[in-house]
Amino acid sequence: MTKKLTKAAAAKAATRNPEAGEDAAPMSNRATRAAERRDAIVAAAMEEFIARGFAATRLDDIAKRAGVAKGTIYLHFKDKESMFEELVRTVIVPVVVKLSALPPPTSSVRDLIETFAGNFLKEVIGTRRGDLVRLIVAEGPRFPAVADFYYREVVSRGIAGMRALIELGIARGEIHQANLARYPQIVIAPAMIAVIWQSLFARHAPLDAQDMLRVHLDLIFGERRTT
Amino acid sequence: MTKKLTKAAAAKAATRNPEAGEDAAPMSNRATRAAERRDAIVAAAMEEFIARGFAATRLDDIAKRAGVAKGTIYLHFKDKESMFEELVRTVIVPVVVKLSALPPPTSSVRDLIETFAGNFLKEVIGTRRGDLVRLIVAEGPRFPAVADFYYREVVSRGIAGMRALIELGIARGEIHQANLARYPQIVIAPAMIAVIWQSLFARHAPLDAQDMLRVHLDLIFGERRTT
DNA sequence: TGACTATGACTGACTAGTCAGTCATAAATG
DNA sequence: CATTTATGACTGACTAGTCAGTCATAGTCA
Repeated sequence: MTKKLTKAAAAKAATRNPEAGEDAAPMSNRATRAAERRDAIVAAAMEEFIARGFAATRLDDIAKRAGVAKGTIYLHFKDKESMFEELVRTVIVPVVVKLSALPPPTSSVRDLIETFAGNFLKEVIGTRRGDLVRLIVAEGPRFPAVADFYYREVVSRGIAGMRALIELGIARGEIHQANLARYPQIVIAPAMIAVIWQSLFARHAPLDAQDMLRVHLDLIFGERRTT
Repeated sequence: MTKKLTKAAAAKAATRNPEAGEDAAPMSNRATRAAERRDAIVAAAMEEFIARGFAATRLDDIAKRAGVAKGTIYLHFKDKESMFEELVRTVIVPVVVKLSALPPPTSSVRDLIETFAGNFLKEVIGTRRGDLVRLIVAEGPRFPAVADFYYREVVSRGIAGMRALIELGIARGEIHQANLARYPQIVIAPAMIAVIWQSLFARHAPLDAQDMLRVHLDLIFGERRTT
């Protein structure tokens, strides 16, 4: 029983790091193909979970979409629930890494935040990742493990990072409202709303997220005079 | 087949309007009890759906919680799906009505919005209604009927109303950023984030929604000097 | 008013179908 | 050939929806 879980974890580890000993050696064919299959399953599972939610998603459908037999899924994941949890980790982590890479802090705080917003726009809003965020909001209460992970890895870091930027902005005189540092959520809120809007209401009323975020930054920093 | 649906609708109508002819006449015991049962089912269903999501909710559990046999549910609702849809309507409509009642427009735009935010805080944020909003975000994509209804009755009205207020604020010189009227979402966003935050992260990091909304209004209107 | 009948709200055991997870077998690999 | 990996038919638990039967209440009549 526990053996299988261990094996799944090992397979996952192999995906990113083919055995500590051989270091940079190329992965064996087997490991490569196993990793490819795992990725296919993760991709298929993401599509299905996003489209139907956790409970209504059938493993048969995931298997079919991934071009794999159902049993194969159980070679990589303990069960449906932990597949969902690992899926979230697998997809979220690279995004966080990407978005955490801030540009040189030589520019103005506004430019820093604007760059971040641009990346967020490109990497999340209106993409499958955005749908995944909506899915986390949807399933979070039923998956404390997911909600905890998301809070720890994404939300708390995002809030902390944004707070640091706001404080820098205040110190430099770019931001005039000191209280803003107490609620970084206010700065992030429109971006989150854009994510949800695209998932739910885009077909009723399309939203120009980029333009909206610019207006929001104008509100925080004051309107741009010259570039 | 269609008869049953009609009957359910009739029972529902009877809840609020006991037969057009007799006007103010008291409802018969039967109709009263039927209405009470329907309400009990709606309340039970809301709890269960919020806790488990649509797909994972068992009608047996709803019945048990409502103190009713499973068959009774089908006297009031066509099936699980339309029960969910009617539930959303039943719960949302009164809230919209309540929140639509604006105070006399003699006060400043800031006061108008602040009053609205206060009501929203009391009626939605941190309540079962707030959880329901999260549920709509969660299930919306799988229930176009629900998403459409919510967009039509809540979102589009809210956006339009807020836009009117913003334009008034601009005209009166209370709001300086004219572009804000193009994205009323920006004004509403923190309130929505507060709703979601309470559902998902309150136990990780409690959020003083009221204070946050005040800070946000300070950002839009400039900080308060005197009252 | 009291007795008798008609109504339809309510019940819950039951059916038919679904789907997560298993495992005996087969294929691939080295 | 031995071992690892993959398959998909199968099982058993679970649940949406049904329906024949019950019974409290409304209606009728003497």
